[in-house]
Amino acid sequence: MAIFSRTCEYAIRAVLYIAHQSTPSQKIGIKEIAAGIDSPELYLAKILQNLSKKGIINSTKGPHGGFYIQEDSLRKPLSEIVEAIDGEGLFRGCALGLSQCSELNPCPLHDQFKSIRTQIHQVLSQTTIGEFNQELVEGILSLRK
Amino acid sequence: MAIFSRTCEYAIRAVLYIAHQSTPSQKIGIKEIAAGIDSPELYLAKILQNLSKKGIINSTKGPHGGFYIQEDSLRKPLSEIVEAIDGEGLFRGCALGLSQCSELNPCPLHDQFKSIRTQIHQVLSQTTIGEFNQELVEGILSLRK
DNA sequence: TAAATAAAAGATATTCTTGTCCTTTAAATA
DNA sequence: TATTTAAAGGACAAGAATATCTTTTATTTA
Ligand code: FES
Ligand code: FES
Repeated sequence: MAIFSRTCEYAIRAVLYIAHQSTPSQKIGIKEIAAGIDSPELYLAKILQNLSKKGIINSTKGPHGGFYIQEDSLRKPLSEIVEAIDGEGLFRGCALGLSQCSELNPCPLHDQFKSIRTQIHQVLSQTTIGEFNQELVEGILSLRK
Repeated sequence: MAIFSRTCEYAIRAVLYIAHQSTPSQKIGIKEIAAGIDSPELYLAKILQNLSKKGIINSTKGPHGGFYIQEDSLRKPLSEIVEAIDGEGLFRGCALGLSQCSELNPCPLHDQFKSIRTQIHQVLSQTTIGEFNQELVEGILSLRK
């Protein structure tokens, strides 16, 4: 088990890739994105469709069409992507799968995981989609396997 | 997505239940465990078989048989259960699914997730199977949905 | 030793996730 | 306006996780 579902991993990598590789006037096609992040092209297409419907990224059809991301979306937190795909289980669910995580009926791991989940949520909600562009350009960070 | 797989959630709950409900001389049957933690009986049987093979819990067949846990296993950390079922992905894998998490080829989330994973690992390796027995007896903590 | 009990083991079923294929729709351009 | 391009949409396929069913093995007890 990883932290995120595979789908969510692809989604985050793709969104970061789009953020640093394209602009509204220089869109990027699914083929190039899939190659750029090492993911199955047709599956990624479905994922981006979903993110596009939810307004996290944008797309246009036809020649010179493709995916891009609006200026102001660059300031959105990564938590939006995670919630769109994996839901809020990582932030709010009980670590041991009890139907609800609460102080009234806490599981044995409640206290310690409360702080872990808070930390995960903080990291993801404080980290924006656009903030890695420079490091990605410089090759300090990677999105490829 | 939750932190652990569903299988792993059942496993942890079951092991904690066995730890506080049985002794080597007072074993507990699969039916009672499954009822005690709200899990599908026959699926849980498979999971406990697996944990039994790996020495985390013990079992005996026949009348008055069932599952139990050795005195010294109570001091084992929960991380053993998690590693037995979900593997070490939660502790060592890359948050974005890159084939290896490393300082040489870090993904954008590397630094922040390194510390999150360390914290998860610490919690699970410092928390022992037996340490909740008293609170479970007193009903302060719960293993049921 | 035979019968009863309870877990182990193996086979099968169901559901969810991941991945692919094929057709349709929207946009650009010739 | 016809053609080309690229994403959207719907259907399907493969694989993995979860769940159930049946038979076998080990242990106890009558
Ligand atoms: S009740 Fe399990 S983490 Fe809160
Ligand atoms: S490389 Fe992704 S978490 Fe380390």
